Amino acid sequence: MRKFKVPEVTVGRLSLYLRCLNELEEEEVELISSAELGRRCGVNPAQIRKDLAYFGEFGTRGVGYSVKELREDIKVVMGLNKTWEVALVGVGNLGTALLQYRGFQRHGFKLSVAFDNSLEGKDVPEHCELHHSDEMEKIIKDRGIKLAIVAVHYSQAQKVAERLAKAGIKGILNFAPTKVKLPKGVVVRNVDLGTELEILTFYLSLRAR
Amino acid sequence: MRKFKVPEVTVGRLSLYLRCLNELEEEEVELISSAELGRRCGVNPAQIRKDLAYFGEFGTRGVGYSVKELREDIKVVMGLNKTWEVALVGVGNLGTALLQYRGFQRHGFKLSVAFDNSLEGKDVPEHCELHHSDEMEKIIKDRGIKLAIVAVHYSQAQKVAERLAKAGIKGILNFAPTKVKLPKGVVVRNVDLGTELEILTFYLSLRAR
DNA sequence: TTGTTTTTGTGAAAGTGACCACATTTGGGG
DNA sequence: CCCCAAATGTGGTCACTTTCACAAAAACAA
Repeated sequence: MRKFKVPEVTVGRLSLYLRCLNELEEEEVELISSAELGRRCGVNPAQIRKDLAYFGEFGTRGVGYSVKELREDIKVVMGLNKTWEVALVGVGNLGTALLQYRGFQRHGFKLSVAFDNSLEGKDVPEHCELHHSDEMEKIIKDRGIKLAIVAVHYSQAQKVAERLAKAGIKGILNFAPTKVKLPKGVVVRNVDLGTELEILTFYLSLRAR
Repeated sequence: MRKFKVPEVTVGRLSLYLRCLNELEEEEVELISSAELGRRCGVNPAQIRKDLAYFGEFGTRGVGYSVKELREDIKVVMGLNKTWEVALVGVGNLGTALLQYRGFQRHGFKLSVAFDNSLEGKDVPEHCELHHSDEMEKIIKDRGIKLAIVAVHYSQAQKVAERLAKAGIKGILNFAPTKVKLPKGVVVRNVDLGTELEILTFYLSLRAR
């Protein structure tokens, strides 16, 4: 394995470029320069070229990038040339919403199974199975699921994450307001909606001084 | 107004410290050192002291920080010593979930009004009013609401954001998968759930090489 | 009072990411 | 075939963050 060291911000931007390229393909644009792409998604053109340079040379000097090809290339780089099965743990308010959320499908993710401690009164969409948390390890192992979304109460998040890791999950998206920590080998991303709002109020009250 | 220039990452960490301090207060811990706080929330102690130094001197050398006082101080710095009213635009799947989500209240936010183009079949909690988008500008202005969450389709997000800005909104949390851009004077944070998952798959497939 | 321990606050160093500027390559037109 | 315009890929630099390391301050004990 070649030892890549790609900044996380770069990876995030790749996702941004990809979305932009999808739109361009819908508009039947065939070629795009870093300048134009940068204008579209609000990123410095040099930045775009540097980001892409981590993974190879995708453009043609004097011409630009083929929308179709660059789109495919980024998909491969990001591992999006396949469908990923995702397990959801915690079917509360937020969990239920995430199950309904169409955005994931659009990106090629399949939220195919959900777990909770109580199955009473849970409403899950058709395409998704609901199971008791006790079966979590078994089902995840059997199906070889590698991605999980954690939407449980923060007091349980760390424990749930550890169980998931033991069951073979390699990537966790954590919505519980606790920074979940796991041994490397599992990638964790923490999304904290409270913090997001707090960052806003910080800048608002800063301005009010 | 003093010209503060505080890195965004610092602001995010303040929110993290605050959560940790809340827990400490529940545990009735009265004093905490940057070393211990750092251990708890996974941040380098020097980093914590630097972050706090942007806003003043809150500790006592040789002793540490008073949990109670530091908690209050950070709250003031972040503008969290009051309740913020928040408007939600877009009562679809995600929007509905956010309305139900208790996390915001816990942080001192009040999602008191929601807007959508159609009011049919929308289910909002008791504490929240539902109005047609046509009334958005008027209601936001009348009540002096400064914060908004955008959870509309990405094709409408930019336009909605501009309307909000014109109505007096100063901070926007955007969940639509488009980078919303506004003239400065309005702070925008983009939360993209699709991108979050894609960052995970990137590292997973990187590792699989 | 003085010495010792503890822990903060901060200047300096190291590390990381963003951007500029240009050499290089490509495509096209005369 | 040669020259020009266009746009990439990249070395170098600037700016910003993180971390280190230590002096300054506080508390306490002798």
